[in-house]
Amino acid sequence: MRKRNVNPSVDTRETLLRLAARSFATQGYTATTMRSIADQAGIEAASIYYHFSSKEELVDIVMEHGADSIVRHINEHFDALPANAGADDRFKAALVGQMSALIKFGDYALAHGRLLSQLPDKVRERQIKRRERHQRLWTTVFDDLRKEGFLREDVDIALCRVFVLGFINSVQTWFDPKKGSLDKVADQFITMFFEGVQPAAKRRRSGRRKELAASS
Amino acid sequence: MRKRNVNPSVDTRETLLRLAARSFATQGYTATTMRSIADQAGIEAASIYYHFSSKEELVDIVMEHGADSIVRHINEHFDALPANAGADDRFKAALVGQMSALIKFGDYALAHGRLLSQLPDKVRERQIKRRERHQRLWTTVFDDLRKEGFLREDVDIALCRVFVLGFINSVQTWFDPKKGSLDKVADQFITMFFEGVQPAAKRRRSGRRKELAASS
DNA sequence: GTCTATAGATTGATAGAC
DNA sequence: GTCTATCAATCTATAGAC
Repeated sequence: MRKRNVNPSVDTRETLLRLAARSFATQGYTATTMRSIADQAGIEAASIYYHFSSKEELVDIVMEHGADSIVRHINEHFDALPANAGADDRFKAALVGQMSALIKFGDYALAHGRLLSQLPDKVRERQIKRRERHQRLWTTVFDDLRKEGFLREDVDIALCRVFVLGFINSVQTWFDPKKGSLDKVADQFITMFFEGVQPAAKRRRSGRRKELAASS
Repeated sequence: MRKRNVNPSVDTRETLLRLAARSFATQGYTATTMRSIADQAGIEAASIYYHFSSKEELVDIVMEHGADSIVRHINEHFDALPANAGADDRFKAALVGQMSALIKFGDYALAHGRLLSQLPDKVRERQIKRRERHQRLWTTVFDDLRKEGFLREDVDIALCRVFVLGFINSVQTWFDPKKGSLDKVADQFITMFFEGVQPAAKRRRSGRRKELAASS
């Protein structure tokens, strides 16, 4: 006979975190008040301080969850790969891993992506350190793609990176789980990314009206 | 002899708008206080109310500037095209137009991109209407690309769109005008987008280890 | 664990002098 | 056009009852 809810405060704590994450992500740090979080949880604002010592601690934990969930998801997808996986397989694993973290832990991940500049100094410094794991992870993925010959020599790897990550992070703003799977989106993206969107018939259009490229 | 500074309040007004845009973009709507804006402008908070009737009006004007600068920049780049320009030329014009607006009017454009969910209801509704012009503009660009045969049949146009716009909007977070020109970035992106990043030697790798694609 | 009550600071905004 | 002075509302956080 398993004990259930011996310590119900754990549930309240998680409810508070979830509500806080949503409000932080959509309203911002300052606009999110302890009162509004408490209201949604059905308790008084003062009661929050039994679970968290301050608003700063609350947002710090939310940010930590966001950062962790992304890195953890990516690593889980890495671990599921066979030993002979190529750089392209690890690329897709990282892609799907990060996208599914953004969808599953939407509010935490959104907070992680949007809130940095609004945070109190101490929390922001901690959060910047947490991001470094994530940065290194993607650096390795792209370096391996190049090493194993999946990237043309003339492709700028830094541009490539912002290109891919810009896309991934936009997923939160448009993806609807009811209308499709992340895996299909990832496959379509990978095809576009590696092969381009141009029909074979139009390839290498050469420099028609080159002077246009110089105007700006 | 041209009159100069007959009405110096115009300068103060623009200074306030510029400072407000920066603070709104980085700190968020609620975290930006009338006092902090006034401090940076070297006046008292109460003096702002001579130029703007409320904080809501202030943020509304900032958002309007952001939306307008983007649409205006894109249209200027369209107007510079010759009559025989193709859909690919208009694509690049829109690309460079929006990117240069994001860089030139950074704080206004950032506010426009980040602040929507934090705004008071009335301001948010107005801002959503303003965005429609921008949406229609890009819809036309992508429809024309397809009509004129620049997109493969199997390419999902909606995905294509978030792909491109996700990239463009990420420009603000990494582009450094000292290290390169937007036009070069646009050219590299366009090459990657149409032709893909894969070397010709690796094209059509077929379905090696297809079961990986089904895992999630 | 959650409550009531309240302290202490800060906010958007107004009134009226200059 | 900008100032000083101030108000009412709202914020985070604490103290202590239950």
